[in-house]
Amino acid sequence: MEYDADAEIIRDAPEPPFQQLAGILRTRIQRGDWAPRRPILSETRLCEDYGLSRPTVRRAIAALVKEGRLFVVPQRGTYVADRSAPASEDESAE
Amino acid sequence: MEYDADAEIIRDAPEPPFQQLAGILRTRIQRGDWAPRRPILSETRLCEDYGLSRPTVRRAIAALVKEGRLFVVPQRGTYVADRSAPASEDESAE
Amino acid sequence: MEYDADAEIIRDAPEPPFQQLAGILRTRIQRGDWAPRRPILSETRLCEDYGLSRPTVRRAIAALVKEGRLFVVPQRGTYVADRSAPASEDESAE
Amino acid sequence: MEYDADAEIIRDAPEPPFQQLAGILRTRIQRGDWAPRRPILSETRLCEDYGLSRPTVRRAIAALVKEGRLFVVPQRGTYVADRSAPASEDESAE
DNA sequence: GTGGTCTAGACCACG
DNA sequence: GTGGTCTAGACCACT
Repeated sequence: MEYDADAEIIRDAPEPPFQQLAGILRTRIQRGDWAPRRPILSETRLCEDYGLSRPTVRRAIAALVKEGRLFVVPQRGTYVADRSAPASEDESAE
Repeated sequence: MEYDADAEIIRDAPEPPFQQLAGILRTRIQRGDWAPRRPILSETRLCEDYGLSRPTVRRAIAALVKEGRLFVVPQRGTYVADRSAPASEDESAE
Repeated sequence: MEYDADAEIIRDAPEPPFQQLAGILRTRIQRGDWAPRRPILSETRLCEDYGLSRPTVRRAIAALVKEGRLFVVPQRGTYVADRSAPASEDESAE
Repeated sequence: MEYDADAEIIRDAPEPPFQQLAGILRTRIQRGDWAPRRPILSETRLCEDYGLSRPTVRRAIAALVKEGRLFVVPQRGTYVADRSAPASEDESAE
């Protein structure tokens, strides 16, 4: 499923919030909101912007890390991977 | 990770500035910018050239000293070690 | 040098603030302000109570950890060691 | 020989400048310009205030350290000793 | 001029 | 909320 880069989180949608956020971020990365090897928004900032809790935000990030689109540097930040659109994987399935 | 000898410091990068500087200096030493037992640039000069603060520059130097590529003579300067390319080690560890 | 458990930090003193704080905490631990295996004040709290910055507080804690009087549990807190008064050591050395 | 606390350095006096400065500082310490365990002026500042070179200033300080009136903390500063007027010693002779 | 030391503050991931 | 990390700048003695 695709997501609009400027979509908002819909609480009672069929997809859980963390999946919606992952979809939004995936689109924003592909759109080029952040260049490879550059930091995306901090977890705190994502919480504020999308009205989500920390665990939810972390779950979305974890999904994108698993897909190879992001990588986390401990105590420093979350960055866009060099090859931001790796081989297609189970993006919607989980 | 390798660094170009003429690279500039990128604030936003996943690697912190002190690590980038260490990488640049490591490359410049191997390239032969300074002969063994000859002083490299002063800490003050490195601050100016790379737009960094003293502590950041000192941290980079400390890493190269630990690797055996440089040695510091208190109140006199920082020098290239005789054997400037010792066995590879964990260059990212602090 | 000994420190009063209720002493304040003196900026101008020959001993740097981080050393003064280490001395104060050392005295408070020996006095029994906190029981073994119980947390001392958080770093943030110590900053407020003594008017110091985080790095200064952390440096004092690091000294006491090195002495075996405290131990740090990452992301959880700083605790008094079981045997809170180990053999005397070089308390001024860093 | 005693010196006025507000005296200036006289180049062609019988006493060399470093001795004159030592005398002035001795008087200022006894007068209480700086409390015990508090820093006096930095070497750089003394150079400026009295129009002397660094070696000259350092020689004056060394004399007062030898007398037990001052003590130097490496890389930190020069401080007034706790007992600022110890047993009389060879103050003018050298 | 050099390197040495210390304090400061902001940002982060993490539980 | 916690501790972890990093950069910044001022001041010092010293050669």
